[in-house]
Amino acid sequence: MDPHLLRTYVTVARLASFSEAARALGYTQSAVSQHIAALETDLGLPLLTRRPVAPTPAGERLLEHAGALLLRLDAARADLDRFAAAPRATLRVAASPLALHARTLAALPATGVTLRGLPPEQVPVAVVTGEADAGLVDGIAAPSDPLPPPDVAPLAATGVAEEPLAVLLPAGHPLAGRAGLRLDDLADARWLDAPDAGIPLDRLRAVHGGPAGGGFRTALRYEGTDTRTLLALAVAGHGLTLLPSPLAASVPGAVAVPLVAPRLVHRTELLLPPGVPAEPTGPVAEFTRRLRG
Amino acid sequence: MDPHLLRTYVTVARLASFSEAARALGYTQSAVSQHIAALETDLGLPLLTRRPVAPTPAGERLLEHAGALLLRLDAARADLDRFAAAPRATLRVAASPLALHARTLAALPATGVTLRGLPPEQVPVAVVTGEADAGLVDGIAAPSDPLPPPDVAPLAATGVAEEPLAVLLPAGHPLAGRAGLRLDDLADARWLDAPDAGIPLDRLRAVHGGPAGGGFRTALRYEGTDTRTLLALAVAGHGLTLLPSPLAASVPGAVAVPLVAPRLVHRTELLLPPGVPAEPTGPVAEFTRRLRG
DNA sequence: CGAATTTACGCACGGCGTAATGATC
DNA sequence: GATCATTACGCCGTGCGTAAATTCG
Repeated sequence: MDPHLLRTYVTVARLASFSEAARALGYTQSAVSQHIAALETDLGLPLLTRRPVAPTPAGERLLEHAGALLLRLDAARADLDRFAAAPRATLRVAASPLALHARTLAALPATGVTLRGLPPEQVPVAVVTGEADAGLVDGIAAPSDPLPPPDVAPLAATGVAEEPLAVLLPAGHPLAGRAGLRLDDLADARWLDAPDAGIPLDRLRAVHGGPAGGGFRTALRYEGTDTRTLLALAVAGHGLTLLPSPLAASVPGAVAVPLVAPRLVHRTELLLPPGVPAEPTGPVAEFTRRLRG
Repeated sequence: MDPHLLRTYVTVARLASFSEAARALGYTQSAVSQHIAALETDLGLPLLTRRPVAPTPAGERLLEHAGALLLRLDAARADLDRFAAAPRATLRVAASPLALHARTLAALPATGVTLRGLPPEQVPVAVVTGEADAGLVDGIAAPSDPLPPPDVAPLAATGVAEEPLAVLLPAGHPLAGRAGLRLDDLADARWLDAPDAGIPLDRLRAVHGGPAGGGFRTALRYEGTDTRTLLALAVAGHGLTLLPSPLAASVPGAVAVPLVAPRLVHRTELLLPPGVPAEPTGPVAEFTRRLRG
């Protein structure tokens, strides 16, 4: 279970080919073959079928473990590297689309910022691997409740903003006249699922906690990270979506109806690598101070 | 960052000696020295001071990462091993002291059981590393809320019992006459902290959520796992402790006063390795069926 | 001076590449 | 028959142990 072998294994599984993986990793086919053989011998199980190359059930399991392991390994290295590294002059922020709004944008220093837009689930990864100095993620939760922490390596999360939620309806929608909506009333409706741009339906089902996570069927799934597209899809009637009220209210051609029950908010959190709690100066410190202050 | 090196590193740190670690691992002192040197060179940081041997700040950090990494590595191996292993005839259960009560004991098969008593925090580890086939942990939570999942590798948790909570007071205690107590009223009292036998005070502070986790000062800390000792300490007036009501009510020489606010229960959960969801037969299946059914 | 870590050095094994073999569509 | 994975085999480098040197209490 050498990490090198695991890395080779996940690459082979991802590319579904020994030769491709060899090229990607800078090995020969032979070496890759030996890696896989070593793993299979060690574990006493076949991990991949050949022709076509695909993970066996046991291989699927190993994939989950290997992914988490390699990520944690990178995280550890990044964390230790921070100890030695000189404080950097530039601030690299990873942020999910809806985590960027007036409050957070205002806190960005005027200069020397690299802002990388990522799907929400990738933001913690970027912070933990040291690709970003800070992260901004959004999600839904009960008021003043934290978002569910990602199960990647430890991260310090601080809430920096909470806004009410609203359902975005195309003008003329039967429910568009309502003063407020309850989530229960919408469980049977058709929804947009935009896990990378908006709020994943899974999260909705989780907080709804209804009958074994049922309901909230997907009308259309959008896999990009462009919020404007998401809004346009909602306006065009491709499905419902939940948004922070201020944003929802600003969409022309649509009506934003407040969500009144259950009591949920759109929450934005600042993610920082743990430890080194208060480096006194530098762009990271300035950014966090302006967000928290 | 080879796992072998990490394993050597944590051993050296734990034993505070290169030579001891070498003996423990079956290496020579020389090899251990080379391992540590390799790690320090790789990371570009000193990890240990010599004479005395103790982790530097960076080394402390690496210890946290390394522990989690090595645990996940063992977990992955154990998980994959389960795929190949024949279903076992004997059931090995790891349980925290307060997780063992009428309900859970009744579910144990009449024969072929190995029951290992462990501190609550060790139970998930035992399950995840395959040292136990199932785990029983206890803790406090809001009614029908799950316990906070341990951040070790994935585990399937099912609630199997919830009981009301009571404060155990020595007979003659000023509050012993009360019909019910509120946690707020007790935040300034002196408590027993028995994280391995009872409910850790940290958890109490966490669910209380009061002013930055203050209050609940420790009068006496008991580090064993013997519940009888914990009860005796409470009876002898060494501090307050929170217990499941049925247990608290059965203690001679003490009074059990129900906890009325906040609404909390003592919850017991069954922990199982994930995946292989429903193996149809065998002692594990029987045990889980009797617990859930 | 003694205990314990570091460095020097040699050898053995592991792991990669080249090249030949084998399997599968 | 072509493509792709496996096996055979030789070489290089890593990593261990033995043993000498060094450091620190």
